[in-house]
Amino acid sequence: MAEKIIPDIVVSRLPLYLQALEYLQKSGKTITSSKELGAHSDISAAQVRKDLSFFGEFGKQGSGYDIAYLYSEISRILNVDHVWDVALIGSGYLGHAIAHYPGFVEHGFRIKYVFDNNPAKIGQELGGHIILSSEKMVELIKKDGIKIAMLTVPSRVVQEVADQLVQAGVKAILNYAPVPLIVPEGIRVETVRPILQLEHMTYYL
Amino acid sequence: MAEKIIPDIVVSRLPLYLQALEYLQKSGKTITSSKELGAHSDISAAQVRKDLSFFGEFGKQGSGYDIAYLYSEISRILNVDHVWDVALIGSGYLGHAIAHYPGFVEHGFRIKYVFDNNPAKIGQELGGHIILSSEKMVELIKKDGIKIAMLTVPSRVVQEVADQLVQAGVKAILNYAPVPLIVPEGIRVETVRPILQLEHMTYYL
DNA sequence: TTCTGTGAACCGCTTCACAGCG
DNA sequence: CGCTGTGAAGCGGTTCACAGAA
Repeated sequence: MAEKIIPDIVVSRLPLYLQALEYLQKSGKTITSSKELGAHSDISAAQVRKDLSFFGEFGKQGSGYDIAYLYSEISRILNVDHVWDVALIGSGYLGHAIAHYPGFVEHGFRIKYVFDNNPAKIGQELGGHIILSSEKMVELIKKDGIKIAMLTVPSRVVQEVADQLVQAGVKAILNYAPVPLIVPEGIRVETVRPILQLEHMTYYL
Repeated sequence: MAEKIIPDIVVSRLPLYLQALEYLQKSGKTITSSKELGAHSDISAAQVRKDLSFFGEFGKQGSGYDIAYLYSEISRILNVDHVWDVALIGSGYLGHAIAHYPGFVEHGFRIKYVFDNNPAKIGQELGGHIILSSEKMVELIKKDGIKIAMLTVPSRVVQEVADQLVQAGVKAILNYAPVPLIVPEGIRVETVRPILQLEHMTYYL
């Protein structure tokens, strides 16, 4: 438990390794190398080894890394070796897409509740869930100790909803609205920004 | 046109400035500073000034930056000072969300075609578009010279579709499937990875 | 005075290169 | 011999600090 401080940039690459390992495992491999792992995540072999060495010695000199073992180790490091309950707020088109996408639950993120503030939607079914009123949001999230929320509400109400989520005890917010959120110290926010990704690419066109 | 090579990391911050400027403009401001701009994009003031100085001298010493002017300059640099036609491939839940989201067209990305390979979907209407057969994809993209595509097809066919897009002349792909794409030199790919963003946050929980 | 633009200093990440182990 | 783990070197991005213009 003697956790040295790991550079955030290193942490941000671990999910990439996880994804590459998943792919390698599906292709029937059981052993890989830093070179191969790097090739599948667009990272240099030296970088892969250096990153992993922050957390321990997972490889075997001469042979490489056991894929299943390394996968389980990185999962443990990232805290994704168990299922997280997640609250989805906003049941528009994007909320629908998220609720029906199997990838989240396959990676350990299970939607527990879906909330919306539109009375016309409350009570409707969405991906196996009954859409609940936002008024019950804080109470239910508190009751279940939910720590992660996905936000697909309109930009103008995102901050307000985020404030409520923080109050309810949520510690990590995946924000799909194109606005920066202001949250207290200790709360993590990641924003999904496809438009920024497009604008990044158009520079080179 | 004497383009010095700009670090990609600098380019990747320009969309953030654009977003911050948009916000500042909406709040009624006409002038800003590197400090304020940085505060709204979570970047240091020195970094903002350094980044902008790669492209020219947009500010006025003593007063700051004219928001409308800087916005137009960055738009020009990023090639988003005009509308791009975009092809959307895949009309599942995510395709629906994208087709109905107004943010893309507001930022200059107009969906021109929607393609799907599911016969049951072809001919149906989606966000003002008739869903077309994938068989017509290459032909139509070539005809219109479309350079940007958004991909919301299942992982197992992404690479195949991407290959066709490249063949059709597409130069930038926004990929929503959680798999790395292999494309020729000169083709840009950005992948939207919400699961990786979640896994990044769980590390700190 | 304020705030930009920028060389220089600094810092941290990446790469190198090799000892060491299987 | 192959490949990891890692100190050291190298490099590039960030921050500093200040000259200069409004």
